[in-house]
Amino acid sequence: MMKLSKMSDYAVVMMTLMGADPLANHTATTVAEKSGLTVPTVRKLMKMLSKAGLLNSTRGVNGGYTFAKNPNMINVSEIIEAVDGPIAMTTCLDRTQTTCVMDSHCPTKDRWHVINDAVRTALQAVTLGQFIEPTNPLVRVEFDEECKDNACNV
Amino acid sequence: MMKLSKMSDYAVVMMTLMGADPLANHTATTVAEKSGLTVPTVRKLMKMLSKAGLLNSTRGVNGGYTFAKNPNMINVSEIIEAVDGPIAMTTCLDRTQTTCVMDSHCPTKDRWHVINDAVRTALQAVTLGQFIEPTNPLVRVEFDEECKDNACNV
DNA sequence: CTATATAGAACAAATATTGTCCCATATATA
DNA sequence: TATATATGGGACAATATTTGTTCTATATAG
Repeated sequence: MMKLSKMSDYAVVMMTLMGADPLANHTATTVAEKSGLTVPTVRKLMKMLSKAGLLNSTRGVNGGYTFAKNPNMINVSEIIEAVDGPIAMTTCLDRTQTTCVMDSHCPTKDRWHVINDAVRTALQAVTLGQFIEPTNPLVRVEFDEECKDNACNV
Repeated sequence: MMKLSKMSDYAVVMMTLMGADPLANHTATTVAEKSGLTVPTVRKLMKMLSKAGLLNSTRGVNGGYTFAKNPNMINVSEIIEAVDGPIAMTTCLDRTQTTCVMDSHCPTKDRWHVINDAVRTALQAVTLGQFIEPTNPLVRVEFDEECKDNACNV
């Protein structure tokens, strides 16, 4: 059904919940509680989001995750790609794959990238901030205000 | 990876190959030969495309499939939906599904339809004709010329 | 030194997709 | 009318993918 994976769906939900308090330090445990997802699953996703550079992580006691950038500067495409890898509508656009039944005499090969780009653009156009705002319209203001005098790499 | 299903990918390939001869009668067997896909798979897909109203079918000897409309009037979204069902990025947008872990307290529910629409729009913007044209620039002309005096419901 | 928290990798279970097969129905032709 | 050919519909096993969990390693505050 051309569906987003559950994992990236979860990731967007998690990020949205975290975004309600965009400056806080979030642990896998607290996010699991807020979201209703299990701790192991949240842990797995947090790692991915951190690895992708969307979250900063701190290990050890009092460790956890903070936003690496302003939620308004994070788009949905970034979250999805962090979890599911590059958006590739067809196997031939996925560089990690090599095999294709049709291979060279495939008549559609060249046209897919147009669609692929269109989908990616659509996903890039929506920011995490837009997901958060209905819940908390002050997110952006909060984040930017606080960060003026701090080390946030907005 | 937010990927198209193989089936709908195959369907686009098949339709593209058929589009090289847009007025001809195509059987599952001939399309299987041209595409390199197996006959049972092609049969299954042809049925779906026919049921969706993209192809007209004729049973019995000399039966087969013809385009139900001008390939330029068929968009990629139609082909995908014929095979995979409605484009629903998340489970909560899929009306055939009911269960969702988060259900009512899901913070992202309302925003997804924006993205969903954007993706659908992107897929609607590309026509089958655009897939065919690099192979055969005359498709549109051929189809329309022939249909002027015929029963084609263009 | 201990408790807490993330990093990374490997794995079993659950789910979804694929590909195939069967039988029913329609139709042109001998 | 009998036969060969073609699609229609549904069921199914095999396969692939995704999901969710668990384990061990590493980092750090107190």
